[in-house]
Amino acid sequence: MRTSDVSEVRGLPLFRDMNNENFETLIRGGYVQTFPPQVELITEGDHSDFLHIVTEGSVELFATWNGRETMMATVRPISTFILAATIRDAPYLMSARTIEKTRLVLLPSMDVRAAFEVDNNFARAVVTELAQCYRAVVKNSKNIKLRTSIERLANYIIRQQHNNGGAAEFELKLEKRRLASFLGMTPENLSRSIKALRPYGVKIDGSRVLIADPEDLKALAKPSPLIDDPSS
Amino acid sequence: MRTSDVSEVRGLPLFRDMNNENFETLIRGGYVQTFPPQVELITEGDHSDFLHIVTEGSVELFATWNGRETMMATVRPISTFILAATIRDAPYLMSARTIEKTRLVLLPSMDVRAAFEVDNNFARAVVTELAQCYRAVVKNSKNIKLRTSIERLANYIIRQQHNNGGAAEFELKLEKRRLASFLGMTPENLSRSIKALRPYGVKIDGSRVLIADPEDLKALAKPSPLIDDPSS
DNA sequence: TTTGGAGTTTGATTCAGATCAAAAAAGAGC
DNA sequence: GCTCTTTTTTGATCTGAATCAAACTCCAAA
Repeated sequence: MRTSDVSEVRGLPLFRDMNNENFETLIRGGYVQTFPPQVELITEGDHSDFLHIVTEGSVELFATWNGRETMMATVRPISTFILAATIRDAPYLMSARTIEKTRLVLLPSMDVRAAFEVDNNFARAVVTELAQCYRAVVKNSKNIKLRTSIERLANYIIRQQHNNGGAAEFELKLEKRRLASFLGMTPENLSRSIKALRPYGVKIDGSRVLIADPEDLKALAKPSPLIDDPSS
Repeated sequence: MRTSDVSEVRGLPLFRDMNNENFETLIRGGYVQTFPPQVELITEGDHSDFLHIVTEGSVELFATWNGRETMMATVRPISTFILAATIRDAPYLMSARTIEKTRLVLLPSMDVRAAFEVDNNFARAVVTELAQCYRAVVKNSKNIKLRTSIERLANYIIRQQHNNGGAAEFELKLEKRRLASFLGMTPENLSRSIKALRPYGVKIDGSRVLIADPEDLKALAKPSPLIDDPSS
C-alpha cells in the first residue's frame, strides 16, 4: 500500500482517533485494488472477509431475491461499506458492484474486529459510523416510500443545485441511466419525470440543467433535512 | 424504578457487560412509564432526550412527509429504539407511537452518551446493537422492495409456524388490521392476500391458521435467512 | 461518410397496490 | 339478548410505476 493510501485511510473519521500502533497493525494486512466498471465485488450471503473502503469511483449496493434485484444504496469516496457485517462477523445482506472504475482499500475483517476489541477510540468511531449508516438507510427508505419518482427527482435537482453553489445552471455528473437507478426508477420513467418538471421551471437538455424558478421547484419538492440532509 | 425493572434492563445485551457503577449511574436517572394505545411517544425532528426501551407491549416507528405516512418498523419487548439518534445526539428521523398498552423504560440521552464515553464494554455493546438494528432495517427494506404483498404474507406465516413449533395449526397473535400494517399493506389487500394463499393450502379462519401443505407454501414463499432470519 | 451500438425518448400496455364504497361479521357495552 | 361501533371482507375503480416496443439521437470505429 502506498503512503498516500495509508494517510487517506488514516484521515477517515473511522480511523482518525485510533492508537498509532493499532492502526499500523490494522493497515498492514490491508491492500489496495482497482476494479473496472460492473464488477461484482461481494455477493450477498457470502462471509465477510474484508472491510471495503471506496477511495475513488463508486459502488452500488443491491439485493436480490427470487431472480429480482433492487438497488439499496450507492457508496462514494471516501467511505466504507459492509461495516455492520464485518463487526458482527455475519454474512453480507447485500451484494456490491462497481459502477465505474473504482479503487478500493480492503482490510481483513478479522483484523478490523481485533482492532475493535483492543482500541476503545476505534470502537467509539465505529459506533458513530454505524449510527450514520443506519440513519442514511432510514433516510433513503423514507425518500423512496414517501415520495413519488417526480418528487425524488425534484429533490435530487435541488440538492445538486446546492452542491453547485446555488447556480441556476449546472451539469448532471451522472449518466441518465445511472441517475435513474440512483433515484430508484427506470430510465423511461426518469425521462418522463424530467418532462413533468418543465411546468415547474426546470429544463434539462442533455446533462445541462437550468432552473428558472427555484421557489416553484421547491414548492413541489418540499425538501426536508430529515430526508435530504446527508450530514445529520 | 422497581428492582425487577432494573434487573430486566440489566439483563439486556446492551447493558449486560457494563461496569456496575456506571450502570447504577445510568439507571438512576431513568424511569418507567406505561402508555395507553395509540399514544405518540416521539415525533420526528424532535431532539433526542431519552433512549427508549420497550419492556411490555409494542411500538411502531413511522415516518411522515407532506401529509403522507409510512410504517418503518415495529419494536417488541425487550428492545431499545432510537439508539442511533441518542448516540449521535441528532434529531429523530422517525416518529413512534404505541400500538397497544406499552410499558417503557426511559433513560436520559445525556446519561447514555456519558456512559458511552466512560464505559468501553458499553460502547462495544452499542456497536453490536447498532449493527443489528442496521441489519434489521436492511432486511425489512429487502422484504418490502423485493416481494409482493402475498409473498410477504406467505413468509410471515412460515415464520409464525416456526415460532409455534412447526404446528400445522396455530393462532395469529396480531389483529388483522395491525398485521396488514406490519406487513406494509392495507387491510383490504391483506384480506385479498389471505384468499390468494388458499390454493397453496393455507386456510385462515378468524385468527386460526391451518397449513395443509407446508412444502407448497414454501415453494411460493421462498424464505431466505438473508431476509427472514431476525437473529443473523 | 457510413455503420453499428449504446443511450434516450415516446407511446401503449400491464400490474401491484391504494383508495373508495358498501356489505357482512365480530365484539363491546348496556 | 340487543344496539352500536369497530373490523373484516368484497367489489369497483384509480394510480404510480414497470414493462414492452419502437423510434430517435449521439457517437465512435471502420
